[in-house]
Amino acid sequence: MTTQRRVLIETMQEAKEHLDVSSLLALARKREPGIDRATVYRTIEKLKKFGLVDELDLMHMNGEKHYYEVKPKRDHVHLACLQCGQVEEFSSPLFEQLKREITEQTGFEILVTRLEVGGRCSVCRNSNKR
Amino acid sequence: MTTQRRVLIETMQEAKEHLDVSSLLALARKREPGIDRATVYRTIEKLKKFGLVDELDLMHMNGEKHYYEVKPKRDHVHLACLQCGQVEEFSSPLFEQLKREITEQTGFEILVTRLEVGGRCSVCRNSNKR
DNA sequence: TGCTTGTTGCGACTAAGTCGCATCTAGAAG
DNA sequence: CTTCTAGATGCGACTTAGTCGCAACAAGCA
Ligand SMILES: [Zn+2]
Ligand SMILES: [Zn+2]
Ligand SMILES: [Zn+2]
Ligand SMILES: [Zn+2]
Repeated sequence: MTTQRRVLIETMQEAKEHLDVSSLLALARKREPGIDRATVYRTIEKLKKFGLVDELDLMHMNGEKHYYEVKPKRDHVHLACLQCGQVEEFSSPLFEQLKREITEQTGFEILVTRLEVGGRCSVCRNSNKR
Repeated sequence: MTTQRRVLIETMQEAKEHLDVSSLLALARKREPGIDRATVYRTIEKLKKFGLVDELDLMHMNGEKHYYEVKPKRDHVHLACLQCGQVEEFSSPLFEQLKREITEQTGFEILVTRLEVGGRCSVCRNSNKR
């Protein structure tokens, strides 16, 4: 456990939104100025392997970046509004049930999941009908 | 509808596996040799917008590529084995039910979904126990 | 307090994806 | 069938995301 890793994890935990690598780097540098881009990539890689962070695309609404969040106790769906860019989270027992079904029916041992949805949020649907 | 687009769509339809941009380009060039990388990107972009193809990460098992497939009638889950690299597909009424629940409870209008799972397939689980 | 192993920073690199522009073509209109 | 035009393509240069080898460094154990 190094200073850099601690800082990166804390930064992700305290962020209210999902961070891409460059935002994460920028935020982390406020605490630990010398920290390097390569370290961020390497750390994320490790954290993913250990199942401590999840990776997201958020439907690539802003270019090809990937986004990261510390893995929540309960997996949640990410709902990305393609119109306003807002990202909502939603969790449901149905999702847990679906995962159980997958394992039962296919014998596949699930280690990570990633459920992302793109569309229009209720706000955008109401503001401009159709 | 141009020749290039037709060729790209046909190539994706006939492919048995999920293709990344460079494999798609290579295959498409067997039919239409002059076809350009930029055209592939631009076409995929359009097809995604029209809801004709889905984009996948397949857990980034082989670098940062993205993979594409023509959108199936029924959405399916992609199960990517992190050990052998095999990709299984699985569809379930539970998934449809979950999507309905999302729309009902959040008012979010779903246009695309992407459910990917990483783990160990039954074959790998049986061959090397633990 | 020193030792060892794994981590970091750096810089150069590869690969993925984008863009402007001149040329070309699908397909509509005459 | 010919002409016209909007939109698509090819090209090449470019940007951005992610990787890697290596020397210097630090965590944490003896
Ligand atoms: Zn919205
Ligand atoms: Zn989230
Ligand atoms: Zn991705
Ligand atoms: Zn496997």
